[in-house]
Amino acid sequence: MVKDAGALKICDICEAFDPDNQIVEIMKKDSLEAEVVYNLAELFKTIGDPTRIKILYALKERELCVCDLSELLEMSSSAISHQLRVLRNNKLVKYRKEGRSVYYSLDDDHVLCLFGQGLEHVLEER
Amino acid sequence: MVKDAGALKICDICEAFDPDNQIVEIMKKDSLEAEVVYNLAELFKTIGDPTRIKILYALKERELCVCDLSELLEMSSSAISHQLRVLRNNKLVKYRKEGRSVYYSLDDDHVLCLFGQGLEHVLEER
DNA sequence: CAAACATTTGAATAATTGTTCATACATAAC
DNA sequence: GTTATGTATGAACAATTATTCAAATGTTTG
Repeated sequence: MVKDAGALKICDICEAFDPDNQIVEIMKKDSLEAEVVYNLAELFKTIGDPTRIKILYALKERELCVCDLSELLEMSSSAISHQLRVLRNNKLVKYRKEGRSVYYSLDDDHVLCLFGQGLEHVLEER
Repeated sequence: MVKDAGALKICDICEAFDPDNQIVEIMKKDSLEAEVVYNLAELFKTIGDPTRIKILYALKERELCVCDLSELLEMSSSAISHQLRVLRNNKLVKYRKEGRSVYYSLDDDHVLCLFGQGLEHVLEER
């Protein structure tokens, strides 16, 4: 039943960010390890929430403390803190304590790349 | 309270896929439109499920019908069909009817790019 | 026509999740 | 020390979601 077809084509991003072709090799495989699937799902699930998207987007240029985000998104600092924990657990943000404030910032630039790709897709559906 | 910091840096992918700088312009903005945030969240939420990741990954090279996927993932065709509907609604897969079978394939290559980026992030946390 | 097959759909259930509220903790100011 | 402030946490609730089951649709074959 299973049909065969053209070869895998991975977009430029992987080559740009993946000098030793690690990602490309994984993508070539017929199936993914269960753990990789699980971790990928966790990552995308984490980004797949409006509040967390707003938080990540707000952090794209400057670090912000919980109460900054609380004011910016007009939500309780408890709600923000809960969401920051999810982002922390998935290594999407890092934090720095200063006095009684805790400043959060993006852990790396992957998120912005993912946003860019996501926007590509979202804007295409019109 | 809000601190200022360095300028926005968008990764190569946007430039590669975004000749008219549409994405770059959006990313430069301080905040995203509510609708864009919502759509982005829906997209990532859709990809953020193990079953759907496996489906998308299985479709990366060849189109497959529901029962192919059912056998491959060892799940009921009903469960697969439900998940394919979610993927269809979010324009991640397209389908083609042939006889009594329905063949699904990836709608575009954005998903593979997102996977590549996601893998980057997932593999970095070790 | 009937029977077999592939897929879809709707209802039901269990599981997960986001927010709120109350409370706890840590740090700074008095 | 006490009080105020910023943040984190746990329990509770409502809302969403993935899968199962049963039934329905549509297509092919006899």
